[in-house]
Amino acid sequence: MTRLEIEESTIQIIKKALGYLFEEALLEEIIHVGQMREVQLDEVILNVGDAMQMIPIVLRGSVKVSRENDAGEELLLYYIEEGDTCAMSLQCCVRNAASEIKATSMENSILLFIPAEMMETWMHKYKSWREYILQNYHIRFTELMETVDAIAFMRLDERLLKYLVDQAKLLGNLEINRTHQKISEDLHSSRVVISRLLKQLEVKGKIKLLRNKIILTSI
DNA sequence: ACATTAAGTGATT
DNA sequence: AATCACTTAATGT
Repeated sequence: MTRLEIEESTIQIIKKALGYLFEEALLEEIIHVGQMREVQLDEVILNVGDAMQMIPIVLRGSVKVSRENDAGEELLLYYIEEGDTCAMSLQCCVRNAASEIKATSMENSILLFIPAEMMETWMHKYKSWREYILQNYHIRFTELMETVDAIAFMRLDERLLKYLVDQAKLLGNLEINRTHQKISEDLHSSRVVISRLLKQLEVKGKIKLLRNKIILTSI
């Protein structure tokens, strides 16, 4: 591929993911100023405490956002899908503060980084950008509420099943390639407990267990 | 064949 | 529901 062709495909990817969201002039600016980056499965994109200078937009794939304490223990907050952004980090961006969250890719994905200073400018300049940011705020907030509800009101076995179903929907695959250890980390539980609950779900016929893999019988 | 890592299990708190 | 301590099973070298 020549340089020009690569540039061409970059534009295609951006237009495909964001084209229906923004007007032409804004798209031009996005293409001009955005930095595209490919990330591998399970790559940590952003850590707690990292300086936020860029807003990431997911062009392809999906990203998991989690909270992490000093001991390195995690808790899954929500996912970001194609065309979406992590609105929570926008605040950090504007004030140039440190990140409160950790972001990890769920699959091989393509991200677009927008420099923080464009935020303000575009907020004033483009209605579509304002609406996009506001809408993303709302989506993230709603999902966060759902997570809070799950933690507060659901038993761990229900939460686990929800986790598996959510994951299957997100990745469009009934097979989940994840170890019990990793799942327990996402749900902030312990491996032994998750293994036992998964075993119960298998007995009930909801899932099938293999090494490094869980297969949902239905969604 | 051996080491490593994932998953299963009984007992205890 | 968590933790310990141990076993068993799968996989890589």
